[in-house]
Amino acid sequence: MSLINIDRAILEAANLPIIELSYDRGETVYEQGALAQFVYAVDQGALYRFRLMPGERRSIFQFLFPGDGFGYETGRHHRDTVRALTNIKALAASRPALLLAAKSDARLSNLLFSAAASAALAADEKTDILRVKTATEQIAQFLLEMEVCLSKRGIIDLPMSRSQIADYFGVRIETVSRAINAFQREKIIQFRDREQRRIVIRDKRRLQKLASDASDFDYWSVLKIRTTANTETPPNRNETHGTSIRP
Amino acid sequence: MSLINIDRAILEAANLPIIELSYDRGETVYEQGALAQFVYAVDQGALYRFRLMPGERRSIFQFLFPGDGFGYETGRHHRDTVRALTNIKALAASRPALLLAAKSDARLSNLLFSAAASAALAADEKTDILRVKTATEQIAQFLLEMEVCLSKRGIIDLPMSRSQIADYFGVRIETVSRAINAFQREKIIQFRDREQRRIVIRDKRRLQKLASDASDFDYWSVLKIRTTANTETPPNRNETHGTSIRP
DNA sequence: CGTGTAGTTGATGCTCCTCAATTTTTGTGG
DNA sequence: CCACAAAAATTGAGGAGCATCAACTACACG
Repeated sequence: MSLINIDRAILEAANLPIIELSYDRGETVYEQGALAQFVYAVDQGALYRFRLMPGERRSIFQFLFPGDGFGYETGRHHRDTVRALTNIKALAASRPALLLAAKSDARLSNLLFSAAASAALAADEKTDILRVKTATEQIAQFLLEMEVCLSKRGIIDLPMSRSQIADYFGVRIETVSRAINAFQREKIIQFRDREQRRIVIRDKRRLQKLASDASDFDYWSVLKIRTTANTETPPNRNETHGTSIRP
Repeated sequence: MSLINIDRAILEAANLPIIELSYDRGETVYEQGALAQFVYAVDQGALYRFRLMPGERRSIFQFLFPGDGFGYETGRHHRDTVRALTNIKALAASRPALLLAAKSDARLSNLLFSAAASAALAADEKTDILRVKTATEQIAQFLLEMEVCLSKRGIIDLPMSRSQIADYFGVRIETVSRAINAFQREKIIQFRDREQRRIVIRDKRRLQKLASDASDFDYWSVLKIRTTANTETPPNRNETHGTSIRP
């Protein structure tokens, strides 16, 4: 799900000239501050949408895959940058022309309303994930979503770096690395061809469990033994302490 | 800003029967799972929108103030509960009737699109706050926002409990309490009439600074001394590629 | 005058960040 | 193709921020 998912169907319903675009890996589709002249839909490949913050920080709002729309703004300027993770193809239509068409076309503006409403609810859901999930839970869920988006014959070829995943969740790159490698040590996932971005999910059930609640998973350490010195009954949130172990 | 801000102007533009409603403090406007029959706009008072999660957990998505809209769903059922924090007045209109009117009225459906698009962008912004801000930064910003929403002659009368603020940010109630009392000890805010929910901001400049970056603020302890051994230049994170446009 | 709710405060430990070092992968020019 | 440098990823040690548990105060309400 995407921020205001203006997809191919909407662009065609608008009956506007559609431009087909290609970008190479690393190229920028638009930059924050630029005039918002077009709305886009991903046709092939993957992109990411981000913003640079004061202090060298980068916040990645979204990874974009085929079918996702992007670039719509309520104001006149883009407030984030979109850049290609792979070679991509995209469709574009003029934003002013789209809005003009919507003014007199109730069916089109209803499609736009519907897309925007879905986007608002999806973004609302995402706040809940960021609110309470631990880093490991988030990364487990991320891998499951990536499998849906881009798995081919069971193999996930991540187009993004660890650093980009980190900036997507607002955690550090080391945290992402440790979580993914802990999954691998636990044989929940596996790397293919010795490539760190080529992943196979081996135990989906367990990964799903981790995505919803990682409290019984020994995240970080392979060695550390948890002091099980405790406590009668934790009122909320059951915690099975003490299952560690791994060579 | 609110999740799909269907406000008085939109309801009037739809030219539908509008119901005026009153609820007392603690009453529920609608409950999660109920049929989504109406859309609402706050007229007076304050409410909160939340969801109960497995394991006794409560996630508060939003506090609602006059002008905010709520209750719109893309599906047929409400996915969260809305409850009054104070005695409130609200407006309501039939959801099916609104959608029916929008089907043939391009002006109305454009208003709806515009409201939903704003909501989507606002929710997107909020993810960034949850992504990287510390608890103290978030609470500082919260107090500043509450001042805008409901300050009268400089006095903020918070309608929500510490526990509700905690569930809004996904932190513990003790963390909220410690942050607010640290602000008070530092004479950044002040309680009035010995009431813990009646607050005056005494040093807005400092609070704004804390909201954007609390790294030079001594959160928890009044005693602890921080080792300010600082760092030259944080290593790189550049991916210079493509073109840059600038207005 | 107990009982319940809201809020505060302190001690302790887990999760994740920070800094630092190392290894692995990728890209470039001879 | 290999040599080399740059970037990406991993790993470890130590510390900051917040959760958790527990005890306590203040106030409202029967």
